[in-house]
Amino acid sequence: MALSSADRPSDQSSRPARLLTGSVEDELEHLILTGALRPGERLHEIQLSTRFGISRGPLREATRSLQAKGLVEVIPNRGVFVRSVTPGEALEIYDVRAAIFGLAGRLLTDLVNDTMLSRMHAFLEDMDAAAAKNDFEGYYRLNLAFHDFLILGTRNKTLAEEYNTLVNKLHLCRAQSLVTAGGLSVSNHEHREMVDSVASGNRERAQAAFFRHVERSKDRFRSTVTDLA
Amino acid sequence: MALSSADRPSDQSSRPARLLTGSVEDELEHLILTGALRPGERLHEIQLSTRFGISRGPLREATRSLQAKGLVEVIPNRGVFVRSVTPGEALEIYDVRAAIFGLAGRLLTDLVNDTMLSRMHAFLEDMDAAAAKNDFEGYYRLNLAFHDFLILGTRNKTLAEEYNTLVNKLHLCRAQSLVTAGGLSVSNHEHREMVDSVASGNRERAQAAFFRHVERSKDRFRSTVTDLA
DNA sequence: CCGTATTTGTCCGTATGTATG
DNA sequence: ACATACATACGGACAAATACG
Repeated sequence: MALSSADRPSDQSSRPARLLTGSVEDELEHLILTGALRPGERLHEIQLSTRFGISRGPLREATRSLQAKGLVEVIPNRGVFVRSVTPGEALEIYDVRAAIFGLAGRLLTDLVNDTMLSRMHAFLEDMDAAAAKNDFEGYYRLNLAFHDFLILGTRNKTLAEEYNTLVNKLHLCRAQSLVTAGGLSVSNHEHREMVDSVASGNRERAQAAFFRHVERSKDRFRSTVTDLA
Repeated sequence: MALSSADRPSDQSSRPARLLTGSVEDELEHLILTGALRPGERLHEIQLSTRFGISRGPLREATRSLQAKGLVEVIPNRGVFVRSVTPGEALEIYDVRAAIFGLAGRLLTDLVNDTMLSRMHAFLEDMDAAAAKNDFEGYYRLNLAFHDFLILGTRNKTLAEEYNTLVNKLHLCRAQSLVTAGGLSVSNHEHREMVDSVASGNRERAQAAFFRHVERSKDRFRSTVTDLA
């Protein structure tokens, strides 16, 4: 039985045509990342399947996919649980994230133009304004948008995907919530250093600046963790 | 019906107890990475389920997991296909791999001891010997083992996992096969530079050396690709 | 330690929609 | 337009492992 007839997936005619599995997976991922499903909590098969109005098949496929993404943990004959990231793992993740973010700075330096630079400066000013008004909420959103802009600017989809995966995993660390609040104008000084490095056209300098930015986040995280311990 | 009763997955009593899904997934992954299933080739549901002697359920779960790992591509209502990595994507992956490998060098510098350094030197000598005898096969295996040793030496599981994922994806690029053959004693000079950097205790230098090593592989890959185009 | 209930893992049959020739 | 093949999803079923009293 030759399985040869090498059909090649034709890229054209790309209609969305979402699969149930994918929809449920997105839904679960959203529940996990927003904290509606907390780390360690169980994903009850029949409970969830009835809640979503689907059968167990697609649900199991979705959870297996989430397992591969590192968002849940499957224990044979026990069930599926939201993965909980220990502080130690979080430190590991911070390092990998720093390396990838450093690469982003390096790649950006070679791609950046005046339009992007002015947008980056606009981000800096907006964040300064938010910090001056002690607008934590606004600063948080601007900070996220700024980082997304930088990551997207590299035009490297692999990098963006990997970076998002790591950031998501960090959300699964309970102690993490404390860190995101801290920083503010402290980290905006680092942001300015990053932008200046990119503008200077010096690849290595930009890479180091981006790398250090995440490492400092890691240090802030570590200090809060060790304080608790 | 409160879903509160927060069962926490107890870490103890960790028996293997493989699930069918996991076994099939490993089997398929092996078939893909060894080239038995080539990029673009289709994974026929009923065909594979009968071949493995299982039902379609676990098989579908396995393929969704492989999709999340980036090894296969699922096209709704069409089927599952082995993902084919374009040369452009391969270049992206090389950059991310370089960043992560650079981090490995940095982390190794802070962890390395005399035992590890002597093992690294042993690797260098063995690879020199293999290169002198034009023993491509032996050099290839030693090279893999050397890189594994370095990655494992960082004691960072997130890094190791991410690195392996990227290397696996590179195998899905057809043009890639040409590159792995090239190098030999050329790259062993780079290896020596890496080990020396780690031994020097200079984090930044080691990180840069490890980063450059992968970037040079990328350059070799790019030149072979552009030659074909 | 035992017996029962619950849940997972797996299989099967089947209906429906979609792609392909 | 038709027929075939196939992926998708559903529902039922049962064994095995686990959890609980």
